[in-house]
Amino acid sequence: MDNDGLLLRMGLNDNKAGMEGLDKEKINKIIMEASKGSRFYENELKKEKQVNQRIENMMQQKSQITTKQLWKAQLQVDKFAMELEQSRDLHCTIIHIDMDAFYAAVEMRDNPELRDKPIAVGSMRMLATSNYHARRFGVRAAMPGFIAKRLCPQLTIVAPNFDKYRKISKEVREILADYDPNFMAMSLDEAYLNITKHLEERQNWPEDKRRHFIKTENPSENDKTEAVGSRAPELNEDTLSVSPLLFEDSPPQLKKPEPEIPSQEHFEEQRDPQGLQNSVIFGTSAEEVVKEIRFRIKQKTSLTASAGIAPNTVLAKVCSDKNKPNGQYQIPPTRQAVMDFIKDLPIRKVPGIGKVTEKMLKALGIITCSDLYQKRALLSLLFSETSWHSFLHISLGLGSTQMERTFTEISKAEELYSLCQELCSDLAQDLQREGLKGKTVTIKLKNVNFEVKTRASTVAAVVSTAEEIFAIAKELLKAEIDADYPQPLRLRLMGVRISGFANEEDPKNRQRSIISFLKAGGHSLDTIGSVLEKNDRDRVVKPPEASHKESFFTKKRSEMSWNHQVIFKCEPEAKQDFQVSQPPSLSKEEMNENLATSENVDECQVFTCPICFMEQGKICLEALNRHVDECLSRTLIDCDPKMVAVPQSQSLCSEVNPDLKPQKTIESPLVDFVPSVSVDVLSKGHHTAALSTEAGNEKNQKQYSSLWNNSCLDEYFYQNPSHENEGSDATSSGEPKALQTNLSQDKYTLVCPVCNLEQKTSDLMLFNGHVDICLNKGLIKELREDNVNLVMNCSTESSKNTTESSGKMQRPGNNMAKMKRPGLMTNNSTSKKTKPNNSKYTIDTFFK
DNA sequence: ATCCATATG
DNA sequence: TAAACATATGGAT
Repeated sequence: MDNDGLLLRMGLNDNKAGMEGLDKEKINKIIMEASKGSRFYENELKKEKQVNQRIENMMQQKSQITTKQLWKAQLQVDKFAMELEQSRDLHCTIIHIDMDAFYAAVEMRDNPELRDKPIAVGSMRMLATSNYHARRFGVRAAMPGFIAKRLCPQLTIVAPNFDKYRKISKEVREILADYDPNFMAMSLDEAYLNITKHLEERQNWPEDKRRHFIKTENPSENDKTEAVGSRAPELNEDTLSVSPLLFEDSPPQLKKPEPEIPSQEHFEEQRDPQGLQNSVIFGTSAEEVVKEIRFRIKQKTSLTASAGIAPNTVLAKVCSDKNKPNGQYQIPPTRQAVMDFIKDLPIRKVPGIGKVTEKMLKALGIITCSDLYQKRALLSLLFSETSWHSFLHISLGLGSTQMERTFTEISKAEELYSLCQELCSDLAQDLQREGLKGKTVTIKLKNVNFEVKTRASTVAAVVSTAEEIFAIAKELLKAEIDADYPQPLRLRLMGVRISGFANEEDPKNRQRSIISFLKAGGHSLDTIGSVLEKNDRDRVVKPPEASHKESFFTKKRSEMSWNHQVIFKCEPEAKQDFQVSQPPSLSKEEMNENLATSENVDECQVFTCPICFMEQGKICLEALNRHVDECLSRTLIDCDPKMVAVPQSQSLCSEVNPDLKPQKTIESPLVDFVPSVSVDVLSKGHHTAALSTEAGNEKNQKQYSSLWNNSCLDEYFYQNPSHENEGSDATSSGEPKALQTNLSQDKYTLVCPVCNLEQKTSDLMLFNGHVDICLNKGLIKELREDNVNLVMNCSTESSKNTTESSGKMQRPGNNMAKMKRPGLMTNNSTSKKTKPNNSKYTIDTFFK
């Protein structure tokens, strides 16, 4: 559902008042009058206070961050960002299809009387959606009907006909299946498709296979005739209407939808010479495919859809919103295009970033994805690992490309069990490979009606073998089969997951934010040693070819890649992406200059450390990275802002010895923060918690992205969180206040450890930025000269893969100080039973 | 294991 | 008159 906007938040919303409808102020006034004093409103206020408190805590936390911490964080984050860059995959073509005002459009279609009126589907208590006409009055989904009536007295409220919507949805899905049999239906009116494979095949299709006839039998449908008449099948009113006004979000992204569907230049329309049927031929590009899909939907249902085309699901979804209604938008599969798109994109547009997250980030001066990238170091200190990782994904325009396949219905008990067994044994292999054992086994079942159930069982002792897991899973499955008996259990997806790993108890493996590490401080070298050891073990490089031994996530990725690309193959685009230390906006120029075109070569090369300038012999990138990390952290330590630091970079890195332990002479309490250690802790620590294996098709991959925790939020120092609706004010836009204050007090003379030039600055971040640039240039230069493959395609390091592989990402969870909860908060109890949420880490794997 | 907060349609 | 509901997720306790 194109759900723009939800609850009426006070003071929000933009509106381009049309000739008809209401403007923003009027809408807000009416809503306010209708709302104030209501229990609902009071509760909204209370919730708002809680959020404000969270923000306060966060700002307080922020004020205690030192520049040194920030600097260190920057290094770590950038290292991780670099890994993400390298794993960027632009080979898939993902589309997101979204029916326009679905329920309302159906009602209008079937009742001509409604066509020119503002309507909404729902009840006086709650509206499910509204048509575009009604939206001009501020009437939208998730608004109670009685309020909508005050906004728009002429509004017609139609009761929903879900059966009808389901039927139409099925018709649409039949079309979609032609392009991706494994498409993922998100709801009745939304779906993701991976058309990579279709596109590939389509290139060789003769025109006839791309020809579609125009139905003219239904004269009452004027749209259809319009389509023929080479006039885009505009919606009678919708397309003409001003763009939807959104409560609560949407900095105007004025993009007037161009007449989409049949945009004549793009496909040849043919009139059968014999006067038989008119037909259109669609091209072979992704855009044409999507036009074709939308055309067919229109033909079949008389309804319009909007679509987004992008290299991953996140972007596709954002795109589908861009030219809605009845429009489409593509982000070409290049990094540049992605970054351009992301640049000014308000974070709120990104699925997974909701109202609260938006507000919290806004308090940090973050409005757009560029802001998000720019503040990445800060975010890594204020948010949980999962959270900032997902923020980083977002700000780099990364997202999942994976969807599960739909398999044909399975309903025979025997088959169900054998499938389950198969899943268990695969899962067991993964477990073994990861050296994990868990206590909770969860099965996930999605029936043919797309209903998902999960059932979990926790046992006393850890299990890891296929037999043990199956024994548990079988019982769970049996219970479900029995429950439906004598009806067969008709499934389209089954999953098995294991969680509750033994090592979760191990404090070292628990999630922590960096700041908690910083606070903890003083870790002994022993601790470091053990972490390193673990990491080293984890880092054992497994060649991608050895599919047998691949880590499960690697395997998953390979399986999911439909085209013939090898997932970790080095691609030119990926290479350019080496530099990630600059904000997307800045990185362009760099990018262009970085078109290292080195071919795939062996992973080991002779490197010169850009910090200490020591030649590192034949080592692989991983080792180089670690070495550089250490050099950097030494530099850092020596650059203690307390003193005027003049690091002799040459001498900092003592010996040749590339990647070994920190030297004993270094005794800073921050030693345990050498990036190579903490990055791994950070990246590994989090996601490992549930291995799961699913078969079937569709994984519920509803959203990816962020997640957050406030375990480390503290206080606040910002001015005034209460007004939520003004744009970023002076304070929020710049550097953190606290930081500015700190910085203004000191002046340092620092020597850039890379270029070796003296930098006089009062702003460590600026200096840091300088170093970043130097470092990246240096690295890139070195690498290019050495003709090295910049993509660490041999890396099977879990951090990267893990993050990518769990097709689902998390959404902002929360943590925050517990608040007194209102005495009545009703409905929480209902949805809890089935969830296996005890996992700290999650790695999901899917296979057939 | 249970509860809470966030997010989505 | 009147502000839903189901579901998924992370995280704290």
